Amino acid sequence: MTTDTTATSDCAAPRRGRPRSEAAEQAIFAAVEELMAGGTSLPELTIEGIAAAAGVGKATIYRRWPNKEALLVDMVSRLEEPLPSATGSVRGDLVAMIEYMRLRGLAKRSRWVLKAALGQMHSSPELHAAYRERVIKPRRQAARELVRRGIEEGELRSDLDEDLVGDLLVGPILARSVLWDDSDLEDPALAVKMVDALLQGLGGPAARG
Amino acid sequence: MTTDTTATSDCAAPRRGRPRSEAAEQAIFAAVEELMAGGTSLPELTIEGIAAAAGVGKATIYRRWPNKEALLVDMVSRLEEPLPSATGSVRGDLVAMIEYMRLRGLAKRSRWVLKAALGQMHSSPELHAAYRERVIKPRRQAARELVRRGIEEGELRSDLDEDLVGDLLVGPILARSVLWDDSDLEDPALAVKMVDALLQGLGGPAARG
Amino acid sequence: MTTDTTATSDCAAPRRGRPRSEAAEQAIFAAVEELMAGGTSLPELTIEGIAAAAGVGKATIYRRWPNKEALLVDMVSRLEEPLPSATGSVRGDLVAMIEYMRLRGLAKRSRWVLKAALGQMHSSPELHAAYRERVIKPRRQAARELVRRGIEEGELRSDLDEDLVGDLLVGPILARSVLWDDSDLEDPALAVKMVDALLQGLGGPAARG
Amino acid sequence: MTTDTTATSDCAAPRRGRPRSEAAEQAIFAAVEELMAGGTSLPELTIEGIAAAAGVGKATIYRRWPNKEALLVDMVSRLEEPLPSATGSVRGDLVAMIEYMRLRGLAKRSRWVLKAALGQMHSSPELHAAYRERVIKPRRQAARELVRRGIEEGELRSDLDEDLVGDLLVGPILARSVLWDDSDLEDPALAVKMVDALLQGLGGPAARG
DNA sequence: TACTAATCGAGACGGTACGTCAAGTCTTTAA
DNA sequence: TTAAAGACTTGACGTACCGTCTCGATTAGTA
Repeated sequence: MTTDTTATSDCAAPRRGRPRSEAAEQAIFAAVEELMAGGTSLPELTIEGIAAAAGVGKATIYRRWPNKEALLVDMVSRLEEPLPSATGSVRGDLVAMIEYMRLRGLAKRSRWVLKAALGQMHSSPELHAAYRERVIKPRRQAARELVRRGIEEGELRSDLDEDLVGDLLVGPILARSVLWDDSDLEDPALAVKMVDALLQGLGGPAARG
Repeated sequence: MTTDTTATSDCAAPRRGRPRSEAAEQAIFAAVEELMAGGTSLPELTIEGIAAAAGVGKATIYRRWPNKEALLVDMVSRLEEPLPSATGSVRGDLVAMIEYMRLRGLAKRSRWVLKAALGQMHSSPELHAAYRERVIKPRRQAARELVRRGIEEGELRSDLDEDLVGDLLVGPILARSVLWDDSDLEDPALAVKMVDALLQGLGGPAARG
Repeated sequence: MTTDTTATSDCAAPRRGRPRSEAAEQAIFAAVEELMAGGTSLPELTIEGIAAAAGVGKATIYRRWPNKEALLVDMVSRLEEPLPSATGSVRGDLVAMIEYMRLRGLAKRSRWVLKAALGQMHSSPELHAAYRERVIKPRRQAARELVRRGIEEGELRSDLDEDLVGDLLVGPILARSVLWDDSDLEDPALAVKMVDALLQGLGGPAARG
Repeated sequence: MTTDTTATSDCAAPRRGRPRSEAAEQAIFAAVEELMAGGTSLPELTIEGIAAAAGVGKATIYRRWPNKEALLVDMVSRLEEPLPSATGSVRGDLVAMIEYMRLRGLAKRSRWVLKAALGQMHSSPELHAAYRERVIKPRRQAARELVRRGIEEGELRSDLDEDLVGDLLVGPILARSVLWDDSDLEDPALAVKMVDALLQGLGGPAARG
């Protein structure tokens, strides 16, 4: 999302003029964090306020991001650590993934920026796309690969669409963390319960015949 | 959400002065629909623009709703038809509920207003609450009752938390309709596939062994 | 210069909406006076500063004048009292006119606004024209009529172009009051000296011979 | 006005480092001329624009002049050729001086820079002073000396203040060239008419008794 | 031949003001 | 009393310049 042309590290052309200040960039990120932590709601979060809090000129912000939303999406994608994965059994990995999402949903720091980007992402198509490309897609991709491994190893049914299975696993925790209430995430055993329920099926005696 | 004092029809005191124009109210709703249909993004949708499009004074809007978000939430709750339910088997009802959500997610008319309210709902706590009270809660309630019935009739497992089962059923379709892409909703058999997969479980031979 | 549509008092159509606040207008004028009196130079005189000093929104200023220059030209034309004239002899009237200009040039209140408009008037052709139409032309017109009367009554030579004579009379005092220094205007007898020197001619014995 | 420390040619200390580029200086002057010729109004004439048009860094301009006004005043004083003078009779010299001013007022190249400096000179006292010192004073000085010579040679009256006489001669042409319209300068015989009218006096038969 | 130092172009920096837009409120006349 | 209209104060928007400050690269004189 960054407009910074130096981002492409393999840039051969010698950059001219004064280089962008890394300090300014960090100050901006820090100011956003601080403001949001201080109870500023999203529409109240203005470029002018960010600039003032960061001790930075407005132009310094606009030079990097075209608008508030782009800044937020950029922050989202920066705070994405790689998903934890690839250790024990497929079931264990699924639990780990969902537990990771649960904790992310609980963490104040990532909560607002996640919801922010989600809420504002409908403003412009390109931001919507960016958000999906940066945040949504990697998660679904990771889930899908996990599902594929599960099918290969016989831990998951092979007669279902991989994408569908992925969404059945990831959808509920996402709904709870983004759409619904924080209190729905507090059970530490939630991930285990979810995965196990999904693996074993919800059907009762009548359905199981 | 409406501030309209005439809404309480059992108002004994004879209202004095010029009565509120029902035409104005309809014009406002129509203007919002029209503007959103015309490609206006949500931040671009201004009270001023709505008033102009509706041929109405701004005060006429503010007299009814305190702000833009309240107007939108009001529109959301007005377009909510009762969930279809209570006919055949529990499995059939679950499929019907999810199918209903799928079609709602596909319908252009409800899409934007749903996403709108979702996106803006983080602005103020009271709107957040209103949206949850009006839209989220009834759905989860309906799902929970369906689950309870399923458990009673033996179609669903009885050893699981009702809320958890509800979210496992509703989460995936919500994620697909709100968070992800429209293209993920196009399969007409989606609801059946989802419900059946959930009922039978995702576990393969290794898990089932 | 005023954009105010109510300015044309013979407007038959009944004006709708809230009328412009006369108080706001006066506050703006007062603020400009005060700021300039307080040593604010012309480029330092900003719309933002005026609005703040007047306790008025910027839009309230822009609703009336398109820019700072138009506001100033409007102020110029408003502080123009009618030129004093038409009493005693033509010589007496000429002295009165020049004395009037001398005092105007000395008066702090009119000095800055005169110079301001003069200096900025080259920005845009239309303001230039407005300034000429409102300020310059009436003065030259008054001078020309005085000259015509002088010619009729035999107090001025009849073989010269009226405009030329007018400029010979008015030019020096204008140059002193606008282009040059304030100290050049301090002699109370200046007007008499100027008029008499001009009437009698500058030529010495050699020229007169 | 130039800040250039190399300007003082008698500088003993051997300058070190790369010397200032004469080419850059010329490019700046040329860019200003070109921009003004291209219809750029004075407030539109920015340092940034000049630098871009000249293909020069902003600092290269600021290294030479502290601000836009200083640059303009410097340009004014550079385009000042010595006043033509000191030949024939005093009357002839007066005509020559006024004719010179008339042509200067008509010349496009000097017009804008003259008006520019005039208009902006009220910004800061020091620039005002500089303009007066560089442009106004030499003219008045030249006029005054001409007047003194005229008095000595008997061509001008000896009973009048020299400064007053100077201003009576110079004021009208200045007013026409700076304050008023270009069309007032078009008569080729203007200088002769002015000087003769002033020398002979404007008084008619009644005044002349 | 290297070193030193001021210059060059470019462009980012923290600011200020611009002129626009919308927010939510208030004040008109008309129904 | 409500309606439409439109002015009110407030404040953020995104842009343009201000005058200052790095950058890497020149371009002299000095060593």
